[in-house]
Amino acid sequence: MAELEKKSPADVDDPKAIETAVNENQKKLEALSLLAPEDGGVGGGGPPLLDDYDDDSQIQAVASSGTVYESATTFEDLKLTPELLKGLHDEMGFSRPSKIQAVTLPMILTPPYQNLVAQAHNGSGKTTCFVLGMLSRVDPSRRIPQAICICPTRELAQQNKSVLMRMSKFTGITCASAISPALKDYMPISKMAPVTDQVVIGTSGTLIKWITNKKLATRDIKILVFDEADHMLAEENFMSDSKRIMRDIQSSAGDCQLLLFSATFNEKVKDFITKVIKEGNQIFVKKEDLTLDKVKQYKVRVPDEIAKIEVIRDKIFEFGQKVGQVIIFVRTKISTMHLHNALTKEDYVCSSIQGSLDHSEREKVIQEFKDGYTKVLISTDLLARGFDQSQVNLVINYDMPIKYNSRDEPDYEVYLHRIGRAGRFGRKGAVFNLLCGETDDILMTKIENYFQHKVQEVPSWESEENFETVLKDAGLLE
DNA sequence: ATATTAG
Repeated sequence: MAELEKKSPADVDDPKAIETAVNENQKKLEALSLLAPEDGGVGGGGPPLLDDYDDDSQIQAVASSGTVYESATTFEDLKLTPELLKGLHDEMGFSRPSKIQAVTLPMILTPPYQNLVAQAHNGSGKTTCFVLGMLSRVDPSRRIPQAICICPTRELAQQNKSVLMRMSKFTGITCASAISPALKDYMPISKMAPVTDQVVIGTSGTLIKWITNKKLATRDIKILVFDEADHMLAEENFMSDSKRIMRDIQSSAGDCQLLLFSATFNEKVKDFITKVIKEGNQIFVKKEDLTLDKVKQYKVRVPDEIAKIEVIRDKIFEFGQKVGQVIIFVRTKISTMHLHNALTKEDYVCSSIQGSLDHSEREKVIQEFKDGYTKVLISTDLLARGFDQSQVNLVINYDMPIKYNSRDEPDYEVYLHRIGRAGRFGRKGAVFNLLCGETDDILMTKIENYFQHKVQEVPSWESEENFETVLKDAGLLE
């Protein structure tokens, strides 16, 4: 017991763990205690829980308003409706809040409803935070949109909607997904009925289309959520869409609560966002503490591009499928197809997805993968963020992620999001970075330095034994 | 490069 008590306070007291991203103009700042809920060391028993995952210890929060929030030990502490509690326990199977949920839910749900910018590790339960936020703030008896969530991809919007629908099972709240329909379902906007669902989750383009065509009334919006917020507010096209939606809501509904969630907020984005979102609470994680301990990263040096395909074929298909599902990330749409063709030509079964695939085809590929029919999925960065499939234990970086207009500058955020597709909710996972040539070595080294995390090398790309050994080390093989 | 619209 004494050991348990010592551990967490040390993390919070460590001055190096305390971030300095606090605006000077914020008057009263109160660092919050982020200690894990005291579970008395009972150990609980029962199925593995969301909050068995304990890597959030380095989270640091700042309350800007002088409000003191008490971290929630149980979902019951949050004064959620009985219907929502039933959804959490019976439908979702959650028993206690994870750390990010324990910290942010009081901030989201306590009046006066403050804005929140929150960063937390991949797979730590951010979706539940903002879904509960939306569900708690809408009035189920009023059939008009009251909450909007903006996502970067159709897939993420649909995934978030399905989480929300499960959680809201006993509440009577309904949800619309604002994504462009598959071609076969196309209908002119003029024929569309106005939205009466309380919650709308979608991609920016379609949300704007619905708003400008008066199909989505914004005058009663109380809460606006940005999933993958750093991406939605930093990347140029997304940013203008996001600002536009914020303006529309502001002009018709006035101030509404803003929730910004992501696993990554680089310094530039953090600066920008804390300027735009002046008031509210903030939670950030140091980049050095952001990689998941349970997801082991490896680098594999290969002599040429052909060798990458051989590694996929002989090692990944050999071992990868044994350990669960696999996602292979490539840089371009065209190489998605090339790799897919190269593998299918030799009778290996896999599927692939990228943005120019027909919408209904995309849905089919995702459904088959989520149902477990396909084990290996090749993807562009379409799936880099947010995609949640607990069976994915292995991620392959066939191409390293690089910044736009650059050859040797890695995209650190994309890297972190990609590897976060493995190791959902504290599960074990492994990542293989396939490196070919000097540039890839430079990229890998920069990534190691940025996250202050040494990536172990697989000695020989040709050795089955080597792959077997590291997968055992990662805890994926017996 | 990748993603989101446009009909």
